[in-house]
Amino acid sequence: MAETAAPDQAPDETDPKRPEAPQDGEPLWRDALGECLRDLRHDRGEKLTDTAGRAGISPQYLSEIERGMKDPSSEMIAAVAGALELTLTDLTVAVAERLRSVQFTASVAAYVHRSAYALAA
Amino acid sequence: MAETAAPDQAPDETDPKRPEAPQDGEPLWRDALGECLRDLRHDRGEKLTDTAGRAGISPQYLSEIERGMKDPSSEMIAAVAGALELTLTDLTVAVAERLRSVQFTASVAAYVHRSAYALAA
DNA sequence: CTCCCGTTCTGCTCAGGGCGAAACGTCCTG
DNA sequence: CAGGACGTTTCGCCCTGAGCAGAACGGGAG
Repeated sequence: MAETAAPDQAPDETDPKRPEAPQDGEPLWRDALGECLRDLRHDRGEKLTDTAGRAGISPQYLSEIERGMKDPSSEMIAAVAGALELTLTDLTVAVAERLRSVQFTASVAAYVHRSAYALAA
Repeated sequence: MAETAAPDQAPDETDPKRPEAPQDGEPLWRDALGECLRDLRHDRGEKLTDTAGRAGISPQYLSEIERGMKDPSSEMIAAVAGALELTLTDLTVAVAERLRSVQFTASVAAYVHRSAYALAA
């Protein structure tokens, strides 16, 4: 994937070395996906190496996916989902729900932050 | 994206020339995403070239994304979502909902098909 | 200490992302 | 009818980054 034509509307979260913390606004797809996959794996009490093995990918690569450092192909997404005994639908729904709750949490945090600022002023 | 390590669990929908029709089971992420993006764009009554222009990508590429022929990078996904005045959350939710309804439709179709088979027998 | 796990680093190959040019299909107008 | 405009798809290409293997590192537990 070439980043030659970096779109202007893209958030400034293009540094793959940075943690996937949602900054002002939205994370990138790979961040959201990766976090969700890691949570789902943890929910199953599974080791990264086991899941990677079942998905047919390298542990290093699964680690990178989970940390939002790579944009996996659709086939890879399907493989990892399959290794977690999920369908793409399950996975997408889980990502969507996480994004929703993160959004809500961010809204609350922003509100609290504004209140604190008002009190300080 | 190398497909050197083609995972065994991947569906056989690796031929990018094929339409994104969900076959037995789940579509790939890029198919689901593309369909959803095209629907969202149509819902807004927008032309492909306008959306592509606002997203800062070529019209040809947006066409390919919509037809599930490419796995766009996270930044591209964000750019197209932005051009449609959506957040990643909005988009992921929309994809998830579409996947759910397709799954439901597929289940109904399978049930009807089984009933028809029982009647024929 | 060893063992296990997860992560990072390094270096590598080559597939495909993303593009520009060209082609195609559809619709409208003279 | 031909020609033009518009939207979309196809084709060919460059070069970036996906995905890998091997090695090393850091942390925790026994």
